[in-house]
Amino acid sequence: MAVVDSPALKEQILSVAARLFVAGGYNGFSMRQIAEELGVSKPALYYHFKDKDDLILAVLIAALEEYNQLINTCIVCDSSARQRLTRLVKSIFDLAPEKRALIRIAGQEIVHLSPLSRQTFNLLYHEKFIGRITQIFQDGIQAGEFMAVDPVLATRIFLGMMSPFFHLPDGNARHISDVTLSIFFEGALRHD
Amino acid sequence: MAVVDSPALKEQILSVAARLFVAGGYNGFSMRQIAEELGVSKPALYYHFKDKDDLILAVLIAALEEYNQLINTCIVCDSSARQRLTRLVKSIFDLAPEKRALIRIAGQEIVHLSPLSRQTFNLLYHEKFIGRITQIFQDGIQAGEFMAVDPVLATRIFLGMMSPFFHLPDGNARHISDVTLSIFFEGALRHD
DNA sequence: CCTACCGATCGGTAGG
DNA sequence: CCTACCGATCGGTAGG
Repeated sequence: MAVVDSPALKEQILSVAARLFVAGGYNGFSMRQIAEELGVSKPALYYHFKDKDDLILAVLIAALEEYNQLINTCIVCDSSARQRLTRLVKSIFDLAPEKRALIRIAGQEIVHLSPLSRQTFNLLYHEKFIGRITQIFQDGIQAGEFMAVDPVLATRIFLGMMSPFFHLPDGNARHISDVTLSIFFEGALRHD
Repeated sequence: MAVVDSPALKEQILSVAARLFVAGGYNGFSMRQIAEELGVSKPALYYHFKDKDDLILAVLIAALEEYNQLINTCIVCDSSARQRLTRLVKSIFDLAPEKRALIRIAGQEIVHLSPLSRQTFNLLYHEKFIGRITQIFQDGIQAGEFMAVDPVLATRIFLGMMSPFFHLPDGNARHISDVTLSIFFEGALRHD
């Protein structure tokens, strides 16, 4: 007589939560909204996730795992730092807009998470994402490819440049990423 | 016997609202919090501002006016686009951290404003801020200073690079802004 | 996984 | 008719 467990529901909750979180931030949506969109009761959400904090942390961890895979691919496929970063940007632009926006919004919304969740996120954010990119810069500097700037700073600047485009519907993403990468690598000044 | 009007209160409300808005976003603070911090009643806030939406719009407009003044100074003091942008970045880093953060957070939080307030903000955001910077790029491109990229795109990339640093306590802001500007103008690649 | 609820707090407004 | 508020409470919704 056990109710049939739907393994799909947990994934559906994560998907709807990700979309609503991106659209409105942590305090900009309610657990009721998710339940209503999925046609389930609110306590059904609490069966799969301890609380709102836990649900959003799961959304963020899933996104970080995906970005981590993207970076793995870049490191395997390319050898130079420039090629790796170029591939990374293009593969990020190929993600669903909601996935792109997540990484941009996360940093701003973690203040609404519990201290423990914040700590967990920060750890994984470094391990799965920025730390990996910093390593690419480190390698590129050692290979004489980049100027000798602090790789941590270079990473922040690099991600900052990309961040405005992490929430676009974006028809001409290809052109935008080309220009952005060109300015980052070669500068905006006209060459003499 | 008329109660002495405190013209300071309205400014105090704006100041506290700006800080709480920066810290937690539109839905991350309450009108009660503002009232309690200032030791006044909540209706006292509603005497000065129609509602929460109106209060935050006023916070954003004040910030845009300040940025507009900053840009005026840059255009008056310098002639080349590179010098103007350099001065702008340095003057932004000289602002109180809360003022810096406002411009970064605004774009993310306007979804929580009423359609009318959003429209008002977007208009002023373009007129007082990004439109002015775009004009600087336009002039720089026409003067042959910058490569011939879309000045609107250049503005977004430029502001994006700066955005990660718009919320730092920031001891070595000087060094950070130098490196960031250097990469933007001359690129991250090692010159041969 | 549901119905049925709770303590609290939200933005906003009543009369005085 | 104005200002600068107060104590109390409105209808709704938050997480649980």
